[in-house]
Formats: sequence, C-alpha cells, structure tokens
Amino acid sequence: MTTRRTTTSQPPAEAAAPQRRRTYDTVATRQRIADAAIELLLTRGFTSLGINALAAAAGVDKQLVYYHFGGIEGVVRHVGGQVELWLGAPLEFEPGEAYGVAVARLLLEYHAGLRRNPVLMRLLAWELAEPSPVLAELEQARSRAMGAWVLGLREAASAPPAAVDAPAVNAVLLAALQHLGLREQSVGSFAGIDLRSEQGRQRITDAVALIAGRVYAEPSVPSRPSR
Amino acid sequence: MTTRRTTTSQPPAEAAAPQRRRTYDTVATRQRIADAAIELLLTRGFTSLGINALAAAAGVDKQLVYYHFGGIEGVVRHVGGQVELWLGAPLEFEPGEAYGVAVARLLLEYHAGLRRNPVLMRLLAWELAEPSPVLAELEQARSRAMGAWVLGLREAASAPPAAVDAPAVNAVLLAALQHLGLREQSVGSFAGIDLRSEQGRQRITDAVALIAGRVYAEPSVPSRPSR
DNA sequence: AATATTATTCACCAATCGGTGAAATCAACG
DNA sequence: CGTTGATTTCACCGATTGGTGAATAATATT
Repeated sequence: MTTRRTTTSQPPAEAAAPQRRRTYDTVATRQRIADAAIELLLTRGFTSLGINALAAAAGVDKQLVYYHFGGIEGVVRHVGGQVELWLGAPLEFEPGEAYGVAVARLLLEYHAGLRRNPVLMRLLAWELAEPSPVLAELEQARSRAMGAWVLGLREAASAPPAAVDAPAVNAVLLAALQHLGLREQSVGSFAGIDLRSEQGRQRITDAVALIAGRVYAEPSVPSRPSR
Repeated sequence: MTTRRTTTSQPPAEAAAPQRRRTYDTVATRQRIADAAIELLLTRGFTSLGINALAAAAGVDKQLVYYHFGGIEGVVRHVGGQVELWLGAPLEFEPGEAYGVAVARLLLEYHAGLRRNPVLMRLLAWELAEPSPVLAELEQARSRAMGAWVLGLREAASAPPAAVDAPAVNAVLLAALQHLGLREQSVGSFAGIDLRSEQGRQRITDAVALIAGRVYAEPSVPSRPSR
C-alpha cells in the first residue's frame, strides 16, 4: 500500500542501514511480510490472515512466507514476540506511597499501555475466539512478563492489608481493564458507557482508582468519614 | 451427533407434537440447522461456521440454509436471539439489603448466568474479534436486556453512596467478570489465577464481593434510613 | 384428480484456499 | 569464468469456499 513496488529495480534514494545495495534484501522482505501481517490483523481481522492474502498484501510471493517464516504460524510468532515487550520500563514508586495508590497507578499504566498496542489487543481477542498453540505460547510469555512487572509492587510499595486477597483483586481489575480495552476497539461501548469518548474513559479510570483506594484503604483511620 | 440420521425412514417411537407423520418437517430441519450451528460454534469456533461446513454438520443441503434462514447471518441471528434471554427472572432483593451486598449478588448471578451459556460467550468473543452488523444488533438487544436487568437495583435496593459513580464501578466489575468468563473458556487462566479450578474461581468471586462491599460501604453512621 | 405451493435435492459455477515442485535470479567465492 | 548457495519467481495442484439455477419430491388447495 504505502510501499511502492511496481518496479522491482530502482532503489529510491534511501542509503540506509546495510551499506551495500542489494536486490535481494532478506531483512527487508521479512519486514514487509511482518508489516503486512500487522496491517491485515488491524484492518481485516485474523480471519483474513491467510497465506495468499498475506503474500498479496506484502507484495511478495507466498513462497517467501514459507521460506522466511515457515508459514503463517511463524509470522504470528514473530510479530507476537515483537509486541510482547509492550510495557516498557517497570513503574517507579514513590517512597511513602500507599498500596492502593500504587496499585491504581500500576493498573492505569497497564490500561494505557494496552490501548497503545492495538496489535496486542488483536492477539488477545484472537486468543479468546479460538485458542491455538502459537497464541498459547505467546500468552505464556506475556504472562511471565506481566508477573515480573507486577512483582515490582511487592518490593517497592507498602504491603496490602492482610485481610485482602490482593492478587485476586488485582486480577479482577486487570481483567476489567483488558476487557474494556478490547471493547473500546471493537464494539465501542460497554454497559452503557461510551468507551470511545474521553469522558467515558475518565469515568472508568476514576472508578478503578476509587476501587483500588477503598479496597486497599488502611484500616488505621476509619473513625472519621466525611459528613 | 446425538441425532441419528443414517436412515431417512423409520421414525422410531416418538409420537410427539405434530400428530401427523411427515417426511418434510420444516421446524425439524430448522432446528437441526440451528443445533448444528451451535455445535460448530462450540467445538470449532466461529471461523468454521461457513455454509458448507454448517450444512454438512446439519446433514442437510446447504440450499436449505438459504431457504430457511436466508444465509448464515440469519442462522446467527436466530441462535443469538434464542440465547439472549440468558438471565431468566430478575433478581429479588431482600428488603433491608445494603446496596453493596445487593450489587455483589447481582454481579455474581451475572457471572454464573454467563458461565452457563457457552454459546453466548462464543458470541461475545466473536464480537471482540471481528465486529459485524449481525453481532452488533445482537449486542444491542443484549445491552437493553442488561440495562433492564440492572435497573432492578434502583427500585429494589437502597441507594449507593452519592460520592460513587455506581454505573462506572458496576461496569468495571461487569467487564471483569465477563472477561474472566471468556478466559476460563479459552485460555483457562488469567494473571496467574487458574479459572478452571473451583478454588481459583472462589478467589475471584470473593474478591468481587469484597470490592462491592468496600466500595459501597455505608459511611459508618447511617443515622437515617434512606427514603 | 389436477394443480399450486412448499420443501428438498442435485449439479454446477467461479473464486479462493493452503501447499508444493521446480525453474530462474542474484550474491559470493574459487 | 564457473560454481555454489541463498533468495525469489512461476506454474500448478487438489480441496474448499460462497453462491445459484433448475429439477424433484412432498404437501396443501381446489
């Protein structure tokens, strides 16, 4: 689409990475295939991610998909692996921060990071629709990464109240944010809340922050509610 | 599968509804098509729900799918419409019940009802993966039903604390339960919690109840009964 | 019994699917 | 230059896709 490809000769003006100009550029074709897969996934959904359609979208013979990736599975594994490192650096915590506040920040950061990765969301939705070995293996890596990421909580923040099953509560909130991200991308709303409006999303984030704050409220000062 | 269909003759012993024995039974064929669609959806996923596969699974010529339903869209609309009334009777509330407790019960009832409807969950996952007009229209009906269902809260239970955006909080918890239902059916776990074990699910329901209870906790001195 | 309507089956279509064998092109090396 | 190996293209395959036209069978109407 954006890549102009009518003539196989004539490398434009880009004298970029590989120093020498070659007509057979393996990294470039790999990249084009991966890019086309992402574009297809984003625009047409995973049902359109077949070899024929993929090769056509990449402007490449389908044999090259087999040659470079061993099939569509390999392409999915590749783009999935690329997209796994989606959260960047672990969160930093302020020293005296309350657990509830830290959790809220972590959750909302997760939500924002998720919304910035539509490809990842497509993979997540795909996995919900029809599980496959490739997606399961990506899920496993994702799960590990998330575990490590959340683990920062234990070290950096104060402990949650003992009476609360923090992992379960956090899983619930994480699931909610993940689902709302998927719904924003697909249906656009959930339970009457418009997820495509800034206002609707604000209500959601506020609600999550409120939940985290109240569930993880320190029992030390219960005596004085307002009013 | 359960319908034995090897010989087209020989009606067994079932002298049931239609009084007269006919070789052309429209309601029966419609039923067989719908059943086959459900079975395909459950076992192979929506990607396998094509006319050819559906007709083959139903043991019926594909022309009948067009004839009776106008195409796969019609079949989906039909089974989707059947499955929309998934929650049964609206919840009944005890008179003096606290809002948080009532919400928790409502949410967990929703979760249980969802888990009892794997077909509905397939439709929900399908909708997340690739939106379509048919699914959108089903979603609309579903949304209306849910709205009416939740509306019972306002009438039957005490009011939520004014400082809390109750619809947003409930949407978050609803989204969480819906997502966890889908994950139970597909991946089987979420955030390290095994959703296929009774224990893991118990942790989730406890967490939801805890959240609802704490978020909607009455400010300690409820000196006047509301309303 | 003759006829019309409904329900079902059969045969066929072009298009696309995933996949493969083998030739052609290019880069590197002796 | 000739050879070797990596990359790419081409041509083809059988199977399956969604879809249609038309004949056939069963039921309803008269």
